Amino acid sequence: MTTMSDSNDLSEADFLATYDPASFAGPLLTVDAALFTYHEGCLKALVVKRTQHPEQGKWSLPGGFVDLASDRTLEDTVRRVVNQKTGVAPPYLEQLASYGNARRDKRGWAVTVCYTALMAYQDCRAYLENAMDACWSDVATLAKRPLAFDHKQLLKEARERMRQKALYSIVPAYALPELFTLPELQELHEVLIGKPLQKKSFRRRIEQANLIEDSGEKRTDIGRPATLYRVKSSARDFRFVRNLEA
Amino acid sequence: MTTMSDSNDLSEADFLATYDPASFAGPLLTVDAALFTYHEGCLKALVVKRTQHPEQGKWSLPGGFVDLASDRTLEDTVRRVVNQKTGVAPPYLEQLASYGNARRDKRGWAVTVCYTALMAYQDCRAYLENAMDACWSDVATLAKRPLAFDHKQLLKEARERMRQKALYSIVPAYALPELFTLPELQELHEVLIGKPLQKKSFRRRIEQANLIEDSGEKRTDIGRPATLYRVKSSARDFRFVRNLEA
DNA sequence: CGCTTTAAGTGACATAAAGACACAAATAAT
DNA sequence: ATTATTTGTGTCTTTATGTCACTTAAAGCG
Repeated sequence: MTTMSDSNDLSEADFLATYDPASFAGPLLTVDAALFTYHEGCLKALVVKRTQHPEQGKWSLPGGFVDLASDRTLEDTVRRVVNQKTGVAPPYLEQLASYGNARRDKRGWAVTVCYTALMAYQDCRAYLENAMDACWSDVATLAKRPLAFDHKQLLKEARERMRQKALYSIVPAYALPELFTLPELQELHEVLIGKPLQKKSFRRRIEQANLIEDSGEKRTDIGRPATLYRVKSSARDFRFVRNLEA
Repeated sequence: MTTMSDSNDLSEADFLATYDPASFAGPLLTVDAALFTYHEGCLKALVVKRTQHPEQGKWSLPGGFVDLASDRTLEDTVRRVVNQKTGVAPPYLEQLASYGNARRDKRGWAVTVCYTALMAYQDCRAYLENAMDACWSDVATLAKRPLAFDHKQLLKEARERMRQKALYSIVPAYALPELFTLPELQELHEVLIGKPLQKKSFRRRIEQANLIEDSGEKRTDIGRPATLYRVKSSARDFRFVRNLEA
């Protein structure tokens, strides 16, 4: 590498040897998760009570700081935080967006990298029954109540992204148990989209795209037994060319 | 707020009074921009030569640290950085994603919040001609050459998002001058998507969605004069219900 | 047992938007 | 005027969803 007119004549090795990360004060960085599930006709999100200042005692999305020693990636951080609260690893996890400004945290300039995650209600039910500080809460209700920091906004945007996904994918299926019926999945999509869908359209596109597989089992409540399906892994990234009517 | 069983009995005010942001060392945080434009049949991205360690001398995406004093939001930061390099504010700016892990920066655990931006080639042409350390570079060529840090990956993902946008929106129009012709816009979409499009389909959907307005002017090279259009502001967030064939 | 109720799942036609492609329109050059 | 060239349109085809009636498979009950 040629010497530059710039004042910096150190080699990179020398630069790094004398570089002190703590000498440069940047914004506070956290990682949060909007974790959704579906139970008894309601879309629910996991909220945890803050035990520490600031915003002590308020409900918030699960989140935390990067552990520089044990986390190797941002996804490690969010998985660790979610696992801490639910005891399990969510089957669907995707980055939503980052939010950063000087005002959202009283401690100062703060940035959060927010993820959206989905999991089955049953998968952490037992774990949550023993927890005092974390619970599933109806998303429609949460939208009207205060949350710590700007978490109400994060939740709103995560909710809106899930609505979009319901229009052009079957990603919401990851909020259901491993085995689920098509009427269940359609009901979830209807809740997300906020309007009823045509049974035929809904089923046809899923069948054509080959996104689920028949488990062989059936479930009967009343009426004709419903086939239990499993999402194929290809469903995670699949996108219909045409959206359902919004 | 009631006293909690937790050891922390301070009031929030007391907590904040004694809180020192510098005492907690978090990851390094930067903001980068994948800034695209379109010129002479090529999609181009702005790259800048690094004048400082680490990765001194290598090409990189424009980026920088949050200025805790002057930046109030992450968008302020990216606008400041882009303005520094181009002299103008891009007409389209959207957050892409954040990338964070222990290895991407030799200084240690580092996170970047990456934005995608679009602007007209002409709008900063003069400014760039006087700059030594920044220039537009063909994206297809860049994809084969090394860039600093993980910027090649950021660029690739920003490029892929632009491809998606070309399939269901006319956001790419912001990479053109304020007045542009439909053949120009279609050509840009074809470059982004990587295959020719049906003229009729392309024009029909744009007309039906009412996304552009006739400027009244025309431009003639050879052949029939082409109408010059302007994007309406509604085009920024518009999404066709059906994608063009991929 | 057969009838009713209920919910799951399908058949078939209507509708909407994109694909394909020929053709008309407007300008410049000769 | 005629031709070359590019912009812009008419129209038929194709594809996927919308709509909705109808069939199927179970449970409960007289």
